[in-house]
Amino acid sequence: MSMLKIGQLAKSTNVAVATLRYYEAQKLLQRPARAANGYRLYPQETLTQVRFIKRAQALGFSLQEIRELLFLKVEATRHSCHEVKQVAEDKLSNVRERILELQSIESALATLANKCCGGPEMAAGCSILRELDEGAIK
Amino acid sequence: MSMLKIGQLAKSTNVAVATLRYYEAQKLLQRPARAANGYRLYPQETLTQVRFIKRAQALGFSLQEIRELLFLKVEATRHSCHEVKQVAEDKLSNVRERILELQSIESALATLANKCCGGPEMAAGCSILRELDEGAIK
DNA sequence: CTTGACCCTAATGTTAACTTTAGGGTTTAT
DNA sequence: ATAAACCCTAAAGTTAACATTAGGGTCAAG
Repeated sequence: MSMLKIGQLAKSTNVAVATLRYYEAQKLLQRPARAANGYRLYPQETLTQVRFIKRAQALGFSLQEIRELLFLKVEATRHSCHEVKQVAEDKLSNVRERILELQSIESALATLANKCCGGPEMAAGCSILRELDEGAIK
Repeated sequence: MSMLKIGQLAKSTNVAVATLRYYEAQKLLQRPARAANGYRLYPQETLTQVRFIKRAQALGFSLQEIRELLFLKVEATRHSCHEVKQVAEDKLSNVRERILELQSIESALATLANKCCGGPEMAAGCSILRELDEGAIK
């Protein structure tokens, strides 16, 4: 129950088996232990890692960037606290910018959906670009 | 001064000329007017459109999704307010989810950068994965 | 003891989003 | 009037992030 075969990992993370092997080749997942027959054996921990990758990806991080986030762990043992803190803070301000951008899109969409009466008539006045233009975004 | 040639549009949006033509082929930009010599002539408005595309893309929206957002404008003239409102609200809840995810990554990173003393010693205790594992993200 | 569901590697194929190339006109500055 | 800097189309090439295929072992159930 402790170790997972690749198919189990795939099923519980909803990621294809081939994708997991691909992540391994791309160094996003460490090479797992192998059973006597050559099968990959993953610890439970890997579940979290894979889910993290998928979520980060849905947020627009490339595998490259995700690798950098994950390397904060590995590198932590080899680099100074100062360096790690620097990387973390870079990513942090990056994330904060994204949040602000998303929030301005959010408010534009909200205004739009709000203005929109929702009735059966033609909706000539509804435009997300107009909402974004009119001050919602700088 | 009113109409832009493709090179000017490219320069002021920091997008390659070929990319602008690609967006046109992909229906992300309407086909612009042409000068007598066949050159594309863009109205100022296009600046906003291109910048919107680029920002949305940086947030992890695919060109497909961006097209849908932009079509809220075009479609508005052809569809009922009800339909437009529906699309807007779908996108809205999508955007709100993304914001929540980003915020949990934000707080994980902030905690990490905070705990990290920032000093010159080895940072074995700093692990973004640990933070992410420990409930910062569901 | 075989059939179906797994697992393996290595290689090739696919899709999105571009970029580059080829081949050719146009405009602008000298 | 010619070189440098633009513009055009059509087509082929590139990269990231997978998915699929080929060819082959492994294991649990009946």
